[in-house]
Amino acid sequence: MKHKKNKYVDILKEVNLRPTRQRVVLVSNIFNSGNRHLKAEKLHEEVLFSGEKVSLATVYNTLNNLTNAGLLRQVKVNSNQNYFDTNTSAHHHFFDEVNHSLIDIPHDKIKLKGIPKPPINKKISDVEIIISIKNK
Amino acid sequence: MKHKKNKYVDILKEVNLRPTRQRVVLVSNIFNSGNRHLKAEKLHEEVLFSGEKVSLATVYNTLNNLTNAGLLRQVKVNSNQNYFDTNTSAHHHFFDEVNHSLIDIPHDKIKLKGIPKPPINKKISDVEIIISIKNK
DNA sequence: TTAATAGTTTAGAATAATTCTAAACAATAC
DNA sequence: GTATTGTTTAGAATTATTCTAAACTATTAA
Repeated sequence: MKHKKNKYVDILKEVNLRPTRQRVVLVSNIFNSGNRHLKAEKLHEEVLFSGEKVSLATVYNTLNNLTNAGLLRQVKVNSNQNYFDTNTSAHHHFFDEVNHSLIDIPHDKIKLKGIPKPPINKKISDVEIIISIKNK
Repeated sequence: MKHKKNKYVDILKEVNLRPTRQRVVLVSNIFNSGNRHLKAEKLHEEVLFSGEKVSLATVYNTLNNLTNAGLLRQVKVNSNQNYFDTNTSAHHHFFDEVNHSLIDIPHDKIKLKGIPKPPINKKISDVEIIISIKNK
């Protein structure tokens, strides 16, 4: 078997990122289990736990690379840490203020009416709805 | 004249914060010119420029105090710095990705339909719409 | 009014999240 | 093969923010 196929290597090649050991490890963690809302620190722990050595800086670099390549999407909420979402299609979020977790809301579930025109010479690049929730 | 009235001292007293020199200086900067979207660093520069000595840590402490007291509202956007909004009533924002500035959108301008129920035992504490804009 | 005590505030030092850059590595050209 | 060029990694640096011990203020007791 000369050319062993690796899904994660292919993902990286498709977006012109070299499939280094570090990146393959990270990408396989990121994309092997449905949609995820990732925190850099958490992902780093996971990877270390699985026995691979990758620095936290590389985790950040890779998350940013993947975001720029369009494979991830950043979500900013009222938390000090940043979230990277594997679901890059348009959708919204609940943000649980208590355990700091995100829950997807399908895009077409919420209907928006009356979005104002942006200022002259500007155009809309993104519309985000964040619904914060807390315990009753 | 024994009891010189000071609007800013009163603001602080109303929310049970001691009207110290530092806080009066900050509060007068924050609330003396209509609605503002403040960054800690920027506010600190302004205060230093006006000749008063206040540390950046105190600026943060005071912004957080005022936020907890309900006089300011934090807005998290896709920027590394946090914004404190003097407009605490419900409303939404344009976020200009180029010059990192916020523009208010009146609350009743946008109609939302179909907000999903939060998970069991949770309740909605806030609904935020952030419309990111960039240059055409 | 003054001294002791308790509570609050300030800001230098510490921390947490993230980015930068120089060394290590890989690909390509010769 | 070796030289050259470009890319990647991760330790060090930076930035935004928070923590905590010292300074200050208010309150109480004498």
